[in-house]
Amino acid sequence: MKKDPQSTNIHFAALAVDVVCFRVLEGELQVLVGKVVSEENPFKGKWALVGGLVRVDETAEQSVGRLLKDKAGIQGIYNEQLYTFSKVNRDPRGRVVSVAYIAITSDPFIQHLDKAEIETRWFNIKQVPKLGYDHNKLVAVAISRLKTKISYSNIVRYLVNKEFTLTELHSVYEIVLGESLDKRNFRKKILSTDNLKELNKKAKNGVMRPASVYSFK
Amino acid sequence: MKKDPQSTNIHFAALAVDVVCFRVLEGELQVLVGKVVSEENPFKGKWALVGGLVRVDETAEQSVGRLLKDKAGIQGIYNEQLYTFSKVNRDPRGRVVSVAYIAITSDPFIQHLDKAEIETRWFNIKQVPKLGYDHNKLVAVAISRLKTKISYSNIVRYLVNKEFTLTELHSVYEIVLGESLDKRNFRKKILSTDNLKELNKKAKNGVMRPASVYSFK
DNA sequence: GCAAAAGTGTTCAGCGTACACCCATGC
DNA sequence: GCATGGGTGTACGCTGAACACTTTTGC
Repeated sequence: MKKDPQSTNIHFAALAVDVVCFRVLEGELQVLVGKVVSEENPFKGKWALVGGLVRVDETAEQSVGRLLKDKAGIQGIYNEQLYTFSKVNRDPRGRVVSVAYIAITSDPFIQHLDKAEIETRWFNIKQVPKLGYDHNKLVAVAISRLKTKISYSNIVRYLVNKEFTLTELHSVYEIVLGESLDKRNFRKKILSTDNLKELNKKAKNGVMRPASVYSFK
Repeated sequence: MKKDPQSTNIHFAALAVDVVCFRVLEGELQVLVGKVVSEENPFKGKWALVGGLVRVDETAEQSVGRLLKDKAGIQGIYNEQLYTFSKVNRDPRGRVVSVAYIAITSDPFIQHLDKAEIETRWFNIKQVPKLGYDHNKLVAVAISRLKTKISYSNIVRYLVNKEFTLTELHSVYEIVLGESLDKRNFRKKILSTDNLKELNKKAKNGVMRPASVYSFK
């Protein structure tokens, strides 16, 4: 895992990334955490965000991709920069500044690789345990950003599968925002944005009227 | 100026801050740049944003304060984090990731200290020369953020003096946004926010009706 | 026919936008 | 009295919010 930053840079701060990875599943907004395994890490055995030091030959974005893949076995998902946290004692092993990223996956199963370096787990955001470092703070900032951003951007596209019904999309908004939205107003608004394409399909879910299936353009 | 990051950390990225400092003066939105003086710097003699490496004992915010004070002789002004730039070759001397900050000053004169380490200059944002590193990009992102943020936040308070007339405030909005705003609608909206306090003063500016003076609450 | 979710319109209030004239002052 | 910027109100269209019933299907 993380090398001791102190040993590599005694005068200036070292740089890490930490990833707040979200998904919506089973009616919950969930966040990904991994078990800290490094022997010399005071948080060993505890949960923390997936993260690590940024290498000299990669951008922070590339670092996020590498760490999600190698540590958690998750590949090719959306991410964006959240905020850079630079409190002096946020890492007890030395001076590490962390660039936090939000990542989103809508279909973790097909993207999961066979091997992952660490044990990972998804927590309902309402039941996130105490995490190592300042990671509970990072999660809180990420949730706040996600809530804000779902309202004015098209970021919801990364939270749903490629094809979905309006009811599913409606539900994702409600889960992320934590409040219920009027069905008619929701449908009117989301259709007026012109981001959706209605497919020539119907979703049949047992004993009920089949719903139209949409995708993002 | 900046120490060679390569010499202090060979495996991982080093961390700097760069400050995009704005002011509005004489009908222009201006940005602060400083002359690069370090002998070993390939941009020596060129203009670049005020910045430097983050020390092991300071946060990025504190680093911004220190660099503005020591290098540019500017003290105690508003700043907020903008974005972290991590392209691999953005600094020709080694691997440096930069946390960019926006800073704003409304009254640089009283805040200017006597001594500054480097020669600084304010440029109209429409006439910024080619800067060192990726700093033109940073300036562009900062301007974009400032334009967005003036519309929904109260950040304009840092761009005006403590006391101002509505016409002055109106003018700052127009200068930052680069477009004219209807006078009556502007006044109606800004007064409806309830952020302003009307002072018992009138601003007399020669041959014209004196204007009411306001401050932010 | 009934259970269960899909789908659909109208009304109202608040907000942003467009637009033109009188006011207070110094000279 | 005139030049200069200070200061004010109304009408209209758009958007967000509240609100309830009919439709389609499988059993």
